[in-house]
Amino acid sequence: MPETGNQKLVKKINKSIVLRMIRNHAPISRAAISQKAGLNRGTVSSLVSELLDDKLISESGMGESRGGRKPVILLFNHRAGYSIGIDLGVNYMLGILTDLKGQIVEKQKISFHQLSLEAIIDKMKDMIRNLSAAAPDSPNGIVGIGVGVPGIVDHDGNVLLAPNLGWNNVPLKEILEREFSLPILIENEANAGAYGVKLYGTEEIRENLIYISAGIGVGAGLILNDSLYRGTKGYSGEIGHMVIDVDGKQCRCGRKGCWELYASEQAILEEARSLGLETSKSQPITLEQLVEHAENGDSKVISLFEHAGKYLAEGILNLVNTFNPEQVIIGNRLVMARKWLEPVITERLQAQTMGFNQEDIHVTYSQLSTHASPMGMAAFITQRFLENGLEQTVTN
Amino acid sequence: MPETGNQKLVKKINKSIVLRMIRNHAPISRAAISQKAGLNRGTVSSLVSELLDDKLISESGMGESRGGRKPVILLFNHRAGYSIGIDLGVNYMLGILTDLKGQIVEKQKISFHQLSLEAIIDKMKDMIRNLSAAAPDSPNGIVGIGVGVPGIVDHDGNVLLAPNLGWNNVPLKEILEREFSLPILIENEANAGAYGVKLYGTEEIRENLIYISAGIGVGAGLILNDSLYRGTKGYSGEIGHMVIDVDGKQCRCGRKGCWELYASEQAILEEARSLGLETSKSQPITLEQLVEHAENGDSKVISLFEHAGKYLAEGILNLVNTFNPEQVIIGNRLVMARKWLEPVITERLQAQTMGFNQEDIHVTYSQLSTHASPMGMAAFITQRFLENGLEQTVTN
DNA sequence: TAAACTTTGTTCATTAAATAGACAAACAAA
DNA sequence: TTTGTTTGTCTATTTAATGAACAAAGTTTA
Repeated sequence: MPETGNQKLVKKINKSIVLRMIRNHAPISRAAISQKAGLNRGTVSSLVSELLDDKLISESGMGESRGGRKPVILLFNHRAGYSIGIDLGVNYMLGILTDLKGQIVEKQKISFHQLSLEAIIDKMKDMIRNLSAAAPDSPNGIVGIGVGVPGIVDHDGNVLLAPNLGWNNVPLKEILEREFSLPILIENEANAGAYGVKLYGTEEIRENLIYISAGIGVGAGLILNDSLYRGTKGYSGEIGHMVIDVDGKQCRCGRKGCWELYASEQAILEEARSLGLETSKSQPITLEQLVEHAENGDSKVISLFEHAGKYLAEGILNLVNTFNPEQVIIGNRLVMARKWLEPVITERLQAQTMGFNQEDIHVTYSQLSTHASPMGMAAFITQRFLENGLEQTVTN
Repeated sequence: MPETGNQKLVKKINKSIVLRMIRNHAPISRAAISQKAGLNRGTVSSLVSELLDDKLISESGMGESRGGRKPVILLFNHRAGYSIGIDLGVNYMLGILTDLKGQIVEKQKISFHQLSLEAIIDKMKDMIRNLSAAAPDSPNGIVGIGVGVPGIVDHDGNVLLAPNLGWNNVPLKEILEREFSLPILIENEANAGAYGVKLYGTEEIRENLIYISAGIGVGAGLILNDSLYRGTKGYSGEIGHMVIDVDGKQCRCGRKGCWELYASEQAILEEARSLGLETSKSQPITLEQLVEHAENGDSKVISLFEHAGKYLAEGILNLVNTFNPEQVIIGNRLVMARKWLEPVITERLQAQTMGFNQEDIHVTYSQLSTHASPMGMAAFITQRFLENGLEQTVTN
């Protein structure tokens, strides 16, 4: 059954417009909102007064006048509640607490190796409790928890598959809901990252963007027509298994020449291993160490990065031809090696000389670096809270 | 400025719901609409009476009763207007006239070779005039014209690039608007096809589908979240230039190993040529002739098709991993060779054994075959007419 | 300094459209 | 014939936006 039109819907739409106006353009007066949004002054007045009751906004003295009564300044009350975003990696967990504006208030990170499902869940619960405790007093408290996961998540918050974690059908949302009686949101980590850079990236906001999460594997988050595209069952963005070399290396997915066999952290580390690059204690080498070697001018390592960059570029070009996005953002751990990846990528992008697309494509590297994913999750939660809040206000 | 909520919007939404209900579920009564849509009986009554005034629907006697007053049957008046859809190919032009239900009333096709821009436009105008003349009398007459073009179309109906036609920056919409004072819509041919199969394909409707237009080149139309994705500048779906073999053949786009070098009509014809397959008059061979040869058991030709099928499948798998759609539909001219393509494609799709996706993917071959594109264009026009019509009704 | 004009924000009567409920008409089953 | 059901219309009510009036609080001009 489709949502029918009625007065409630009208009010929800308008209240949402007013709130968005204040969020994006504060400090702003009632009169200015009325003008910008095309809403009647009376309508704005009454909606603003409701938002004040909800504690979502606040008044803040008088503004400047240009020949008339001074306007009352309205501000978004970004401390009306706090949101928790967690990025679960393969061997780390990063959690942040943000206010409603997305500003980070508290941050925690832990590392681990090969932990069991139960152990990871326990650590996650601990982290959530710690972050909750760090939240200042506020009218709404913690408004929800969002978790980004390196795997396939369905629409009900079940982690169907996270190969690098060894997870299979984990009802993560349910588990957390049982522990914390708060709204919970589980998303694929690349989707979370895409949302994060869309909202908080320094670049101007664009309608269509691709966030490439180049970490252990390669994933992509797609913002299309201004909203996150999740695919039918959440499988979208399994782009690491796009074939770019039909007769290439065998992948465990059954095909040959998958992208992530050439352009991921794992691919680089394996190459490094086959070159005999190890730490003194014959432990597997890490990306951090490789970056250090490259900094010291190790040409073997540098060409390793350049090789990966070339393949990264090929995949990006494929995506650009498919989506014609305004922006491509490369994020996650490989950004560490940006210095050596970027020249190769830029060069390959020029290779497609057919004229279309390339001139308007902005390829950037995430400023948020490893924070894109948790910030995106926190933003999801915030967004949902603000939207739902608008419906519930009781009119007197 | 965002669209604000007000009574007009509410009415537009509800009227659109009622009309859609009648379009999709006719014959249907007012009472049934009220129930299904969750709208009040009075609301439905009044909106239905407006739609009757608009001539968009009609009453048609009494239905069966199950122990009460007999319901009045409502029907969609699919002859309230007619829509023109044109598919401009590289060496043919196909035009159809449909009623508002999408049923084909008149059809015209012409072939040509290497015509100038002006000559093509003239032929198009002729075709439009002929189709218009063939439309029966109706309250609204011709409600608009839609043209599908094998190239890149921007949001203003300019054909930016159509390499196979030799077109460059042709303001097609403007040209047609000047000639016919009717709503005009120009779209990429694959986008049009995607819309066509979404609406009129025999399969049940799905939210996310990919329409692969395998013709001279390879294009794709993407229906995501139930609506057509056009990309930032209309460049989307230039998927023929997705690289599937990084060290493969050189493409004129500047990259190597592009998909359409292996899986298009052009690719097949070129292979055929290099095998020495020509017609008696040493003219270039056509796809139709190749299909005939294959029918006669020519193993060389059959393996040609199978080779193309293999590469078609690789590209499709890439798209499936990227989009996780519910359905993939293969359309346009290569469907002629379905008999030899299908087994190879089906087999390759099994190859990805990682478990995700494959079980729920429905790969089908367009029933509309070469009609998908013009039918999609006509449907676009119809859709737009029906949506806009709802706003304009004057209330008494 | 007073008068004139501007801008802001609130209030109130009006209007549009959905809704609940009443009601008559039309029908089937008991 | 009676009873109960379904349909479609009509009316009073409710919700929320709108236009206009207005007071308050400014700035600019004479």
